[in-house]
Order: sequence, then C-alpha cells, then structure tokens
Amino acid sequence: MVSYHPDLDLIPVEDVLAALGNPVRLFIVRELAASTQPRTCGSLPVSVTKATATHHWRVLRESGVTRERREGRTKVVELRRAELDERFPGLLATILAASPPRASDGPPA
Amino acid sequence: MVSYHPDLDLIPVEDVLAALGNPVRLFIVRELAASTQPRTCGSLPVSVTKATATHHWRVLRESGVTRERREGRTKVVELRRAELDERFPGLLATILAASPPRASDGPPA
DNA sequence: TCGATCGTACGCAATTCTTCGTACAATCAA
DNA sequence: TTGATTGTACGAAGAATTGCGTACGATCGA
Repeated sequence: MVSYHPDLDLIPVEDVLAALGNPVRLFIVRELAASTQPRTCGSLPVSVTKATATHHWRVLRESGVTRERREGRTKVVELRRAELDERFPGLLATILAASPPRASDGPPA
Repeated sequence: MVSYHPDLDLIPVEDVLAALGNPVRLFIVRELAASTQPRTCGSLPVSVTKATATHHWRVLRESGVTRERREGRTKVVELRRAELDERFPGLLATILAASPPRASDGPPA
C-alpha cells in the first residue's frame, strides 16, 4: 500500500488534463475538493467496483493530483491542492468551477 | 469537408480536458493560441501524418475547442476562445499558461 | 483539361484504457 | 485466534484511442 508520488515539476499539464478527463476521476476529485477533511477511498461513492476504483486512484496519484497515505486499514486520499496550484496556477479552481452541461448531450445521430 | 460543431453548453468539462490531454492536440491548441490569425490545417507543424492529423482535428472540433471552415482548397481552424471562456471561465488561459515540465520525466523504473 | 495541393474516408494494426472477478495481504475488533 | 473490513495484485475481456497507408474528392493554377 506504499505508493509512488511524482514530483509535480516533472508532470506535463497534458497528463493532469488526461487524468481529469474521465468522469469517474473528475467525480472523485470533486468529492475530495468538496470535503475540508481528507477522505478514505471507501468513503467516496464511486460507480465502479473496488478493483476499478484502485485503478483510478492510481491514475490520479501518478499524475500528481492526489496524495495517499495509509491509516490503519484504510487509505486516506487528498488533493495536492497547494502544490497543484503552484505548478498550474488556477487550473484546479477553474475546472472545479465548471458548470455541468445544460441538457441532452452528444452529437446528432 | 462540412463539419459538426457542438453547442458548447452541452459539453461537459471532462470532454474538453480529455481533448486537451493529448500532446499532439495540446500542441495544436498552443499553436492556434499563439497566432492572432486563424491557421490552415496544413500550416500547423504536427508530428503525425495527414490522416492522423485529421483525426485530432476532429476530436478538437467535436469537443468544442475549435471551429473549422472551408476556404478554397484549405481548411481554416481557429480556437473558439470567447465561447470557451464563457462556458469554462479561465480554463483555456490557465492551461496555456502552464509551464513545461522541469526535466527528466516519468516514474522510476 | 491536367496536374498539383489540401484534406477526408476507409480499413486496419498496435496500443492504451476501462472494467471486472478472484485471490490475497494487512489491519482491527471481538 | 477468528472473522470482518479495506484495499491491492493479477489476469483477462472489451472498448477506445492513436497511428498509418491508400484511395479519393474538391479546388486551384497553368
């Protein structure tokens, strides 16, 4: 359960964008951002199985978006807010501020 | 050569992030942002073949990032800057402002 | 009209991503 | 110690992405 956390200076912005460009992961990030406290992985109501969630947490961690640490049986996840904001000023805030789409989505058939 | 341009109000932010989360496409967007004038597709020095470039232009167009129009033999591409900034305030600017990674990239082997 | 140019469409291969089930390790509570 | 909880590792399937070559349509200039 010990994990790799990259130096954010080495992360290109497209890696962060790709990490957040997935609905499950963006949902996780929004949940984390909405909590003042760090959250355990199990407390995040994701729509996928545990195995799949593990995959998404790894993507977020390896792109520098989140930090994880063990705490007893659980794993605590939190956003690397300050570091992200120093590396990519304003990015997280503008993404979190984005409103949901207006209505029926997608290109015409 | 006539193409579909989505209503940006219907685009979720993760679609834009996914579109920009690719090095070829982010490069294209940076080139477009650096020009005051719209550019033709052929004038963008991309590292892939024409066929692949066509694919990336479509992704950018269908995610609402660019607009295309025919002009004689060529296709003119431009960013939908104002619309993007209204839909996702500050997003494009913060992404374009992101500095490149400091040096040797990637996780340890 | 003929040739060159610009981009698309199609089909295909290789790779990556997303998802899951199952088995397992680590930890805690009883 | 035993059983429950939390999350990982591994293997696999299916889907999506990325990339290319080739053939083609549209347009322009000579």
